[in-house]
Amino acid sequence: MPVTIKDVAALAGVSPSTVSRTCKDHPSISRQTKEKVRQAMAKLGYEPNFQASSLATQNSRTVGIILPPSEWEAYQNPFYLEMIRGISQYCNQKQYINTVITGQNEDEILQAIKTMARTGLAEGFIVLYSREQDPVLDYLYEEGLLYVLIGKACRNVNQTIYVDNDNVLAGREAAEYLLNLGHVRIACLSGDHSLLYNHDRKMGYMLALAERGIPFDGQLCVEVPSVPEEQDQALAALFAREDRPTAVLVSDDILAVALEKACIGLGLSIPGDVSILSFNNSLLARLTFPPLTSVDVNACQLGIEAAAQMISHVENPELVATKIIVPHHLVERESCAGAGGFCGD
Amino acid sequence: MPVTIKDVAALAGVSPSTVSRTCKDHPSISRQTKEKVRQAMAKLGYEPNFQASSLATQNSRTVGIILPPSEWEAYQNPFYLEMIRGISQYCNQKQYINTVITGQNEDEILQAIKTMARTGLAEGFIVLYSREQDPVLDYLYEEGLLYVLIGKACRNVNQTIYVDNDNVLAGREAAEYLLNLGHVRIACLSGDHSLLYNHDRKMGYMLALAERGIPFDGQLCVEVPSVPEEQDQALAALFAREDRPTAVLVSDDILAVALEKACIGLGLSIPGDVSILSFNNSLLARLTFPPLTSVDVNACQLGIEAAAQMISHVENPELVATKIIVPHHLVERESCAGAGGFCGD
DNA sequence: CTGAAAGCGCTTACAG
DNA sequence: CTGAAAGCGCTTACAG
Repeated sequence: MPVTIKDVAALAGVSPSTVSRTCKDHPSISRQTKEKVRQAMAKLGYEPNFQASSLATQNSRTVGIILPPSEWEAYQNPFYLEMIRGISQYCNQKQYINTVITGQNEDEILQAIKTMARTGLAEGFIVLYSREQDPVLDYLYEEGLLYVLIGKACRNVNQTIYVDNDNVLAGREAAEYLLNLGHVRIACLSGDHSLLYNHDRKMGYMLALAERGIPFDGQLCVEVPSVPEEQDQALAALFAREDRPTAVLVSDDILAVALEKACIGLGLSIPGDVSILSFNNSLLARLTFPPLTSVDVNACQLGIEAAAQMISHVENPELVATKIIVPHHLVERESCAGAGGFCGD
Repeated sequence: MPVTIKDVAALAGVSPSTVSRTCKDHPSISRQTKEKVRQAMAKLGYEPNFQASSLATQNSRTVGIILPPSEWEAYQNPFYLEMIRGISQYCNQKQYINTVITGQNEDEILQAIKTMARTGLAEGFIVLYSREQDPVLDYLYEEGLLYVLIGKACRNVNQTIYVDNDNVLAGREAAEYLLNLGHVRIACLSGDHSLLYNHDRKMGYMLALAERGIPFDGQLCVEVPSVPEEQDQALAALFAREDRPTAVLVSDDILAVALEKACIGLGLSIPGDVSILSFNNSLLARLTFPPLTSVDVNACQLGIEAAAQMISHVENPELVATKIIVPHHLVERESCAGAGGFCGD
């Protein structure tokens, strides 16, 4: 069953070297012999052995995909699957393989990375999350391993390759959208700020308000821990004040669902009493009631670009660290209305 | 930087063969030399090269993970990530690597599988979904490739290794739970029935009703296509009849969220007017309002067992096709109430 | 333009 | 109990 380069060489009446060279379309091989060899390859269904060529070229053609520790709540975000899909798609096409690395916590992940790096298994790593002071990122950097980050780099910015959305801009545009609907008391609800995108989106929100001369009100900004149980109070508190917000910018669909839940609990209708604008545009955004207006960040594209950067750096080590910005776009649904509220009670 | 077996051999004053053998704790090597070699390995931080050992043993130690085509709606289910996590965890630990395979549609996936199989890249494939008449599954079977299926096999049952929940039992227990709450008109809402677990859960539901002597009412069973837009009518129709159901069994959390949405639209309160019991117990189940009582199917464990089966079959080809059943358990939250309804309007 | 040869870093019968 | 040697299937200077 396993047909090797020798079989092809024999059938075509050339040496293995020649077969190898026509596989990579080496210019020195004549058109005629290439043709002969290709026919032999086709007839035998030859495909070069991956391991052997890895060994010979000293390129394992595999990239590690690092998921956040599974103990993080955010872990279950469909977002990650989308990025994996993008990476996988690009890798499949370039004949690279990807291996996902997970662990309960950072130690387990570090352990896995270490052995992969030492066994020469992975050429580099794509990290699916970006956080301040992340031990995994620090390790990668210190060891001089190749990695690309999805999300903005925080340390060693100049030396790290990353692909990200312009989250400040996204946050700003989202806030402007609400502003344009006439909202003034706009709250900002976000997850863990050590995750950079949460932070950036809030910055954008602040910029947009500042630009309109709306004073910043810290009490309107709540950062919630990841455990849902504990969120309820924080969310309720947001609406407890007299001049409660009429709109909320939420950093993720999952959180937005939790917010919708809180609103229902408080008897607030959406978008009648409060408008909700969220990010990531996952399946959830379409399914909840009301369907969420959400900023799509093109997660799959983030994955594709990350894989593309990875592979081009593997193959051209002299390349310098680039930064890629993937566009976002707002998808309008039914969770936002004018400030007056026209579905109100 | 790359320390090889020769370096270790040199330092320990033995031959490479001996180093190789002590790596695998071969019994014929004396305790003393093993000790010597281990010290040398530790000092140099030696880790055998993955590609080289793959090539020599003719075992690539990599397993392909096949996701459903991304054009399926179900694709975004966090469920898949959980299974990937389980697989990845087990593989990492056994020093195997996993590569995820995706594609827009089945053709793209088939293409990727073909080249992986021919390049000797993957020893086998774990298929994350099980469907009637699936071309991917058929291909795998016909080519005699090693694969394990997560979900029940439909064709070639005796020859396929699979790991699954007992979905019939799960459906039955779930229905019994509602029955025990006093519900009689229980609807069953499920996704695409060509996905076997949807079918099985419904079978369980039918069994439970039959056992209580409740006549089966086909109109209470709705199978929805995956596109949310089209679901709304089907869901609304369920509640349009005079003797509307007081409880519904839903085959997945995502669908349950859509159902909650429909109920709100119809002015039905949960669980006051209708109880909802769903499956999969994803993050969603906790976040929506009200939080969903849901059957947890241990997705991560499904992944772990699948990987374990895969690896043991790679290493022992004579093994016969086993079937593994992973347990489920019901997680009670707030979406189910007694048939009378005590939160009603 | 093409081939013989050495090499990638392991493994494993075969000798001893 | 240990080592020399051949081999896994490719690649790529080096000759010609």
